[in-house]
Amino acid sequence: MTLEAPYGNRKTGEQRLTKGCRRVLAALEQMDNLTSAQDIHGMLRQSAPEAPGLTTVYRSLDSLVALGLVQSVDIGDGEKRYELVVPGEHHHHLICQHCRASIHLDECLVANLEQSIMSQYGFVIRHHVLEVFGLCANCAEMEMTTK
Amino acid sequence: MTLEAPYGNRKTGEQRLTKGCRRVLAALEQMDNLTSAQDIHGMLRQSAPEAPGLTTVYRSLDSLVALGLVQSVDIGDGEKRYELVVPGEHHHHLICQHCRASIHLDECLVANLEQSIMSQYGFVIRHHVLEVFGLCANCAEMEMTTK
DNA sequence: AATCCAAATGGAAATCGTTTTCATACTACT
DNA sequence: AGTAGTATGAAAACGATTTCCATTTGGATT
Repeated sequence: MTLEAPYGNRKTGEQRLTKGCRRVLAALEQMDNLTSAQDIHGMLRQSAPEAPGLTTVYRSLDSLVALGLVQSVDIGDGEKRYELVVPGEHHHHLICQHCRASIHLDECLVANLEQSIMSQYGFVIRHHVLEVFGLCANCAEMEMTTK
Repeated sequence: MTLEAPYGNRKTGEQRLTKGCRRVLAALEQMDNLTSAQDIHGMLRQSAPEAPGLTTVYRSLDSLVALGLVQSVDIGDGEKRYELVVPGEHHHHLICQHCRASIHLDECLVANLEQSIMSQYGFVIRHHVLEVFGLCANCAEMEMTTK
């Protein structure tokens, strides 16, 4: 008669998301762009003072990445960014250095090459990083006309 | 009759490498693998107590990267690595997560796609990051036989 | 409902690569 | 030699992330 256990059931091994994870996930659903842990924390705290602490945000992000619901993106400034992904998948970006917009690439360039890398080098790929930096169409045009 | 100015000549605009840059460059020539700033510093100091300080190593690396003689590589652990490159060129790696070896890829996968990315998204590429992580042939085999 | 255990949480302190600051040493040109 | 602009070094500052540790919470057991 009791509501089922929100963190999961130990007997069945059912494992649900912790409160922290759910809050972080909810925050990421609001964002349409790459977001840092500190941004997520700030955003959550702003809308609710009892929101998870920064430590919990970091821990939750780790869990969500491990679960394949979120991917972390390294844009080279020493601050990791996060975003939702289709569970278990990943994608890469074109990142505009002017307006910070990130465009998803719908195809992974490396996937095509896994086979040839494997056979050419005997290298077993576990994961890879690919990000492209430059100017998006808008900003590139602005740059042109401003000059 | 005097030797020409070792830092360069202001009139001609000739610009040579500073002592720090030369030392760092020499260190990089010794390495056959990706190296961190702190490693370079430690190595230089070990062989000569009057070697450049850490700050100078960082500054020299920045200069060398700007000059296109060195590239910095982000392997995702928060510590940048550096290596010599064919001046003005770049390359990517297969990085073994077990023995830390890095295998140079002789071809840049992104170069082929610049055109199509440009025309499909209007995105102007300035640079990109691509690193592949996994196990090199040796380590992959070891992993197999150990199990 | 009372209790116990494991997991989750929060805040403060610690880490650690890198950058800044600022005073000093060097170099090139006059 | 004199001066201005660089280069350099050590120490302090920075900032994202992790670690510590004490507390709370949730789930199972009685």
